[in-house]
Amino acid sequence: MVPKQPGSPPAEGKAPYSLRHVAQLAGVSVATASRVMSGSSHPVSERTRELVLAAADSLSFVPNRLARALVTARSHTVGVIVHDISDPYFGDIVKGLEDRIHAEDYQLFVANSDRDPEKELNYVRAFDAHQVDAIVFAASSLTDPDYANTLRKLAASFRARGGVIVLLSDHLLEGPRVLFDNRRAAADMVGYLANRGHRRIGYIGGPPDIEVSHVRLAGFNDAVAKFGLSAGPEYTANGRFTAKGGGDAMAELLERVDVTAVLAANDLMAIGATRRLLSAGIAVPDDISVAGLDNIAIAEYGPVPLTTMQIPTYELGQQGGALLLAAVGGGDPADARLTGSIIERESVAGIGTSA
Amino acid sequence: MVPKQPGSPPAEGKAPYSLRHVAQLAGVSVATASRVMSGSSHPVSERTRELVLAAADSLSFVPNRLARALVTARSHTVGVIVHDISDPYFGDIVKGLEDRIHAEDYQLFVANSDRDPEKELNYVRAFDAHQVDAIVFAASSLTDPDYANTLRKLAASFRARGGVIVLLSDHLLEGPRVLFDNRRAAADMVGYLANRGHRRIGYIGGPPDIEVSHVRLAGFNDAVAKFGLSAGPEYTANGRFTAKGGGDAMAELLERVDVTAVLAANDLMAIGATRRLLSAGIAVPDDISVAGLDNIAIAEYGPVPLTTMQIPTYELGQQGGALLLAAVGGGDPADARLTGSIIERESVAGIGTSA
DNA sequence: GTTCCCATGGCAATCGTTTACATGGGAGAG
DNA sequence: CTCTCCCATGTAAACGATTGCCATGGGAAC
Repeated sequence: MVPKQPGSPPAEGKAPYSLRHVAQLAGVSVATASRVMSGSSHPVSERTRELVLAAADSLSFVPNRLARALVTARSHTVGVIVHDISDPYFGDIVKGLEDRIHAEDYQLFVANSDRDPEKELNYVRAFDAHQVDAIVFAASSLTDPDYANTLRKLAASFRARGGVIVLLSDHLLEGPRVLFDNRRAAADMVGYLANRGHRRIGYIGGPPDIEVSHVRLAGFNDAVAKFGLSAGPEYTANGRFTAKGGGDAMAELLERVDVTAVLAANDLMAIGATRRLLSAGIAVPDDISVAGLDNIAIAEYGPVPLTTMQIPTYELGQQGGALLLAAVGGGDPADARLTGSIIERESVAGIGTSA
Repeated sequence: MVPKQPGSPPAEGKAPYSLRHVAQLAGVSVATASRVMSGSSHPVSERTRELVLAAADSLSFVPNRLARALVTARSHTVGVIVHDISDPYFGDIVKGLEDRIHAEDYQLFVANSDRDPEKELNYVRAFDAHQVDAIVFAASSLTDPDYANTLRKLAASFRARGGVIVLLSDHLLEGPRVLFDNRRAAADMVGYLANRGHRRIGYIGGPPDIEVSHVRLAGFNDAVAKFGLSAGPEYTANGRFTAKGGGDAMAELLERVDVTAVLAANDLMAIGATRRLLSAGIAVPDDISVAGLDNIAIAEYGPVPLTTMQIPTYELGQQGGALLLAAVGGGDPADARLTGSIIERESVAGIGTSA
C-alpha cells in the first residue's frame, strides 16, 4: 500500500477528500475537524467551527459513514426483509418504514425473500455482516423447522452485537412488534353491515390452510355472536384467494342460504363474488351487499366500487420504524396494534333505513 | 477508549468476534485468517485453511463488511432512488434490480424521493456518505434548475470516488442506461390493431406537458404513417391521466370521428374510455376495440379485461443491475433498450377476419 | 553438504473516523 | 501577582479488516 501524501490531490477510487484534508485546509487537527463535522458535544470555539465548516464546504467534503460506523458501532442502517417488494402490500410497508427512519438519518436496505427460507437466512447474515442497527421482518416467519433453529441462532448473535429486531407480523422470534388485528378487522366490517340493518350475512373465506383465513373467520364469528345475527355453518363457504374462488364460493352460498350481505375474506374474492351476483341478475348492492377486506388498488375499479377495509400498511411500516428507533436508542418500546378503517364505496346498501 | 484484551469475551454492543479471535483460536496470524476468510489469492496451505475455517465456524464468525469496505474502497452496496416504492411500477424495478445484484452479493439501499428535488439530492449525498458503489436512478430527473446543477456536481464528485451511476429512464445525467422504448410501444400497439384490420384508429393522449404523452403520441403517428391509416388531428383527443380523463376524451373523439379502435396513452384512461363506451351503449370490443398501455394490475379487472402492453419493469431493474455490475467491475457497458410485450385480453376484436 | 528458491506465514501500515486523555493558555479569584 | 480552573485544541489509540513486503524454512538441484 503506497503511503499517501497528506494534502495530495485525491486519487481515483478513493474518497475524494477526508477529514485530514479538511483539517489541513482549516489549519486545525483532525480531531477538531471531526468534532465540528460530527456535531460532537466537545466544545469548539465559534471561530474554529466556522473555519472548519468553510474548509469542508469548499472541498465538498462528504464524511465517510462507514468509518464512523466502525468506531461508533452504529451504522445508521436498517435492513427490512419482505416476501416480495413488487407487492404493494409490502411496498407500502417499506415506504412507511423508510419515511420514518429517514427522518432520523437512517438508510434502508431492502431484501426479497421470495418466501425461500434459505434466502431469508442469507439476508439476515448479510445484514449482520453489513452491521445494520436493526432488522425488520415485514412478513410472518416461514414454517421450515431447520430455518427456525438457524434463524434463532442468527438472531441471538445479532442481538449480542446490539442489534434490534422488529416484527411486523406473527413471527417465531421475539421482539417489539406491530401487528394488524385481522380478527378485529373482520369483526368490525360485520359490525358495519349489522349497523346498516343486515341480519343474514354470509362469509366467503379463503383456503383453510392459510392462517389469515382462520383469523378473519374468527372475527366474523365474533361479530355474528355479538350482534346476534343468523348463524350456522351454512353461512360460510370457502374458496381460493382469487376472483374465481370468490365467485364459486358465492354461487355455493346462494344455493344454501338467503343472505342480504356477504363479507369476503379479501377484495379479490369480493370482486369475484360481485361478478357472479351481477351475472346471475342479482343487483349489488340493491339485492345483496358485498364487502371486502384489504382495499387493494383494484377495489375501486371493479364491477361495483367495493366497500372494504383499508389495512394500514403504511402505518405498519411507520410504527415499525418508530419502535426500531426507540429500541436502538436503548428503550424497550411496547408492542403496537393497528386496526383498519372502512372505505365506503358503493357495494353496500342499508336495509330498512334511508342509508 | 479502554484497550481490549485480545481473547476476552465479546462485549455488548461490539462485534461478537473479530478476525483476531478467529486467528487466535486457529493459532495463526490475523493476516492469514483474513486471507482464508476473504478468499485472497495469496497462497495458504490446505491444513491452515481448514484450521481457520473450523475456528471461524465454531465462533460463528461474521466478517465486518464495513471494515473491509474501508480498506478495499468497495462497499458492495448499491442505492436506488425511486419516486414511490409503494407504486408497483417501481416495486417491480427494484425487485429486478435487487435480484440481479444480490446474486453478486451486493446489498440494496432504497430511497423514496416523493418527486421532491431536495429530498432526492439528500439521498444522493447520503448514499455517497455510505460509500455505495453505485446509484441507480429509476425515474426521470426532475425539472427544477437548481436541482439539476447540484445534482451534476454531486454526481461528478461521486464518480471521482469511483462511483457508478445508472439511469433507468430519461435523465439529465450521463451514464449507462436502460430505457423502455415508449415510442415503439405505442407504435407496436397500433401495429397490432392495424394487423387485425383496423384502419380508423383514435388516440387518447395524456396531458401535453408530460414527456411520456408526447413520446407515445409520436409512436402512434409513426404507426399511422407506416400502415397508411386514416390520419388527422381529429383522431386524437387529450385528457388527464385518469379514468375520468380517458372517458371525457373518448366522448370528445366520438363526436368527431368514426373509429373502429382506440389506443389510450395508459390503462387508466383506457378503462375510463371503455366505461364511457359501454354506458353509451357501444359494445367493447364488438363495436369499438380499446387498447391500453402499461398493463397495470387493474387492467385485468376493469369493465372489459383490457388488451394492453406490458412494460418490462422487472427486466428494466434486472438489466440495470447487470449494467451496474459491469461498470463497477471496470467495464463500459452499452446502453440497453427494452420493448414491451402485448397482453391479449378481451377488449380488442378483429375486423373482417375471424380473429 | 551447500546453495538457492519458492511456498507459506507474519509484521505492520493503512482505510477515515471518533474519542479518551494530555496540554496549554487565559480569565477570574484571592 | 499568583494560583486555580476550565475551555479549546492536539496527540494518539482504537474500530476490524486487507495487503505490501519481508522472514522463514524445507526441499530440490548441484
